[in-house]
Amino acid sequence: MTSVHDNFNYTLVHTDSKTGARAGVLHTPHGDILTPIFMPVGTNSTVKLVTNNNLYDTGAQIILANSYHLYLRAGHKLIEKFGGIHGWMNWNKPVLTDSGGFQVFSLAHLRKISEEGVEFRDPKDGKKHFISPEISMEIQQSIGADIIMAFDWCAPYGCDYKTAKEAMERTHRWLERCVNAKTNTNQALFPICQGAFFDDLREESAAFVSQYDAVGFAIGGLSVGEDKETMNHFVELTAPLLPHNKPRYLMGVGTPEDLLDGIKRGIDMFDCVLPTRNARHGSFFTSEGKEQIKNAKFQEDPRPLDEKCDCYACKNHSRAYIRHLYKCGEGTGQALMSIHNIKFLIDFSQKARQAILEDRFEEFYNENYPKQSC
RNA sequence: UCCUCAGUAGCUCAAUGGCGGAGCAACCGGCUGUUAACCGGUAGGUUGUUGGUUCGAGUCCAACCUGGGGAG
Repeated sequence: MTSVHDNFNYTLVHTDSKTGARAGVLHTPHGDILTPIFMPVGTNSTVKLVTNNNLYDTGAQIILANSYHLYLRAGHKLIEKFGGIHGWMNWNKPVLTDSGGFQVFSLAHLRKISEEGVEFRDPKDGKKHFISPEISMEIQQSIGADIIMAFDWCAPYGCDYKTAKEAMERTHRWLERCVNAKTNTNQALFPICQGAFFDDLREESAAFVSQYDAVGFAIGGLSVGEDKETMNHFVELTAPLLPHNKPRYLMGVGTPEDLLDGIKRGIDMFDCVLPTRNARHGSFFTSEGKEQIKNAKFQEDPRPLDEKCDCYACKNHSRAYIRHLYKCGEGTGQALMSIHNIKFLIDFSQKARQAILEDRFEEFYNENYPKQSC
């Protein structure tokens, strides 16, 4: 049987009997993704400070890039000439590009929104650029990621009902335009559920996007400043309303704690800048919770970042040495910690997957949550 | 030996004779579809020493101590 998604397929392998946790496999043109999965972020077609060989070693199964930033530099047409994102950065596993929708939120002071699309100013030179759903699709198709995202309007945290409804409804109209503009069948377009922090809008949005015959679905607009309890509420409300036989992607999340909470509620895919950004800023994940490498207590610590980790940094270097690199401003320290934090989160997602397959996710959650939430 | 310049937080330096500050370093925290190797907080002082002038001295005066430069 053929469909518009010849090159994609999702198999839901097992659902945990006590929670909503799911283990699955997402097949893409560049390989399989074992879900739940954490996806490292490489906005400018590189995961900051991490070379591809190191990235492969972390077990990364799919990485993100950002179509808005790549449109500004180096330009999607140039990337297309190099064989798309895979040829451009010489990465042979799956890639997902964000549409630029998040920049509607993160660059709020530099853009103007209309029904037609969004006018952005380049943060670096102030030059104006117009992105519409159609243009976002054109950019993302040139870049050529396996998974591309709908161009959405991510409303700010704390916005009123009227704004939230307007952003959601426009996001829905823009989704229709993205679907109509998309021509490449070798890419999967994920719709994005919005609705801010209003139950009825979230329900309406989940129902709306679920009408589409998509490979997978995303939940956007969360983790934008709300507390954990609020985020969990909206994940719990929304995830079950999305097609159960399709992967669910919680955008921009998160911490080890967030992964546990998301997986428990039926999320299959996560991405976050946190492991790499925090690594550059000196904090690292351990199986006992997060730590700050610059703290004086690590000055003479001979142990690896995490004694249960087998990443390149942990196999080769001590906390004392890596701390020294930070104190000296040596970027190698940041590179080592980026590798560690990425591998930690990917391993964490895959350990959760194993627990789901063995139908013991609840135990996995209860064992790890206290350590990762303080 | 003489002349000269300087001495303020760990470091580099601010502060009309009128509440001694900043940057860096130290210590700690934050970061969630990357405008971020960033942002924030805390601590840190007998202003070289001893006298003097003054209502009031980091600041003016004297001596001494330490260091830089110069002369012999």
